[in-house]
This record gives sequence, C-alpha cells and structure tokens, in this order.
Amino acid sequence: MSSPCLSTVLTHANLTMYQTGLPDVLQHQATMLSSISPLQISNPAYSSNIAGQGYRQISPNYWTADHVLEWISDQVESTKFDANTLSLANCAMDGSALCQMNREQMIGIFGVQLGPHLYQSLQEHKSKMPEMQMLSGQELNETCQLLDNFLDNLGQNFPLLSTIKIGQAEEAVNKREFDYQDDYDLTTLTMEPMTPLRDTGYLSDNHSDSEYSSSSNTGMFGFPSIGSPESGSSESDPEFSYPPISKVYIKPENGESRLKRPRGRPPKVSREHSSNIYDNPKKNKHAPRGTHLWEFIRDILIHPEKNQGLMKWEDRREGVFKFLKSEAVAQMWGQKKKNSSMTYEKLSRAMRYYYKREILERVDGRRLVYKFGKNSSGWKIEEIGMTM
DNA sequence: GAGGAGTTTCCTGTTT
DNA sequence: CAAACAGGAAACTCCT
Repeated sequence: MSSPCLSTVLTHANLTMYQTGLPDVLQHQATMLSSISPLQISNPAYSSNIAGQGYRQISPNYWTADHVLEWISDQVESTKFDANTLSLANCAMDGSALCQMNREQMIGIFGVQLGPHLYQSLQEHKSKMPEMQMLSGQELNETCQLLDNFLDNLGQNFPLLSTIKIGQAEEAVNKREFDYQDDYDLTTLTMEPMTPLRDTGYLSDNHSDSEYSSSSNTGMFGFPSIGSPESGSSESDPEFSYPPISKVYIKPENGESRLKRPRGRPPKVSREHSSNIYDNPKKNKHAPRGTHLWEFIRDILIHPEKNQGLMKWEDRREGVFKFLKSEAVAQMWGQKKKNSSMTYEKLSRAMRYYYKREILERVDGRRLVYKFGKNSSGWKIEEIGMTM
C-alpha cells in the first residue's frame, strides 16, 4: 500500500465513516446514549460522530483522524493541490496532534505549497471555535469520568470493557482501573460466555453463539480516545483508532437474515456444541479493504498516543519492533476486523505470511520481535515527516 | 462467476 | 513446561 491516491482514500474514509459506519454508530448510540449524560453528547467528539457533520462544527482539537482527512481533502480541493504528491501516512493524525504542530512542522509534512495553507486554515478554524478551546480540563475530565462510570457499569456485563482505557483521557482521568497499560492483561480475564476468547490454544469450537451473535463485540476493547473517537487515522485505515464503544448489535433488522459466514476457516464444530455459529444474521466479519494487518501494526507504532504500551520500537531506523502486549494487540486487531476470537497466535500467522512478501523480515531468536521489510512503507521517520 | 489477495483458523512440530 | 515460532492446508470474504 505504498501511496494510494489521497482522494481515493479520502473518499473511502468518508464512505466508511458516513455510510457504512453511520447506521452502526446510530444504532449503537441509540442503544448506548441513554446511559450517557448530556454532557457527553454535547462533547464535540461525540456529536461529530453521531451526526457525521464533519469537522466544521468542531474545534480542531477534537477532530478525529477522519475529520483531519476531510479537512485536508477540502484544502486540497480549494487549493487545487495535487493530492497524489501527498503521503497519506502524513495525514494520519487526529486533531490534537494536528494542533500541536507549528507552521514549520506543517510545511515539513505537507510541503511548502500546502503546508502554509493548511496552517492558516487551521488557525482560522481554531479562532472560530474559541469556546471549544476551553473545553478541556474539567469538562473533559467529567466526560471521561462519566465514560469511566459508564464503562464500569457496562463492564459488569461485558468484562473486557472494564479493561478499557480511554485514549487521551488518561491524562485527565486518574488511572485506576482504566489503565490499560498497567491493568490490561488478557490472561487474567475470565471470558464469560459472551467473550469466547480462548487462551488455552485451540479449543475453538465454542465461539458458537456468543461470537457471532448479538453481543458479539463484547470481548473487545471498546473505546475511542476523546481526541479521535471511532474514526480513521491512517491511509490504510479509515477506521483506525482505539475502537469505538462496543457496538451492541441488537437484532436483525426487518427479518433480513444474512447468514454470513465468518471469515477464514470455520472453527471446528465438533467438540462441545456444534450450534449454529452462523445463525447470527447481522455480522459481516470482514473489514473494509485497505485494512491490512501490517498497516494496523505500523499505525500503532507510529502513533504513540494510540500505542499505549502495546508495542515498541526496538530499532526505529531499521524498523524493528516488538510486541509488548501481544494478546492485546491481537484483540485490537480482532476488534477492528469484528472478530472477537482473534489471538496473537492467529495474528502471528498472518504476520509470518508477510515474510514471503517482504513486508516483514524475520528477526531470528527474538520473541515477539519483527522488522518491517522493503515492501512496507509509511513507518520511516522520513516518510512520516516527524520524529516519533 | 472466476480468480486473486489477504487473511483466519487449525494443526503439528520445533525452538526458546 | 509454556509460550512463541514455523509453515502447510483449507476456508473464507472482498475485490476486480
């Protein structure tokens, strides 16, 4: 995925966000928002995604990565800038990251032509939303607190959710049980029937009802960071972010039961219950095209705010990296692919396929360590345009 | 509808 | 001994 046409990807991102994603989001919001206070709803980070109104009504600080893309797209159009010369990896950031950049950095990233224009535009947007700028500290804190409580409650039914840490909220909220880095440990989780994670290897059969039925996503992380809620942030991944609140899939609509099989080889149906794992009519387990594992991994690595101790660079220049929380990363990948039974075991198999394609290189003798290969892109400091 | 890409799942064996 | 690694095989979805 070296450098796809920006406009194509932007279009894709918007499609994903506003067409594909919206019904889900709305549905899920309808379900969830009753438990969320008006404050949360008034939080621009929320409303933006609920309404899909784009970045204009929102302070740049709260732009999601999709908003940023949308904004860049508009600026590209208005300046008649040739988007093909833009690296999408450079656009993969959310509003808060964007706002931290000074003019020179923007020029460095977006070039002398587009950079100043973007900077100017950003300042204008900022000045239009002064009150939004004030919405930090306490209000954000309260929001996070509410989310915290909300998740606590939710966590009673959905154990994994209680392990979620709200992206940037970590600064605003006391760490406590949210602290993903410290507390998140899949091995300690009890997978209730609804979260059919199997750490024990290949006892794979009973994803049965749970995995493919209504509360299917419950075993996943479920939260966007406040700064980049449920939106995309990279070229490869319009949806990339810490995942949105777990979607609570309610029911098949209008009886249109699509018996969609999950992706990949079906889990063995023998051992315990060979129930209808495909009974669930609603889930399409396949993520949109353009979502590749290596890009997902790369995006975690190049976005420290999203990394949160999941992975680290061993050798930044050489592209050597290490999984620190392998199962957590696998869970996130699974969340992204709407597959709650993803494990590091499976993820690593996919990683190994990259050796052949030279997207990754083998690092012998080091566990959980991989290296980007010559057919990967978007991770080098020069490509990204800023130091991490 | 065929075929390819990119996984996902399962499995057996090996290495750390 | 457990966890990670390796890689074959089959199955699956999405896309062209």
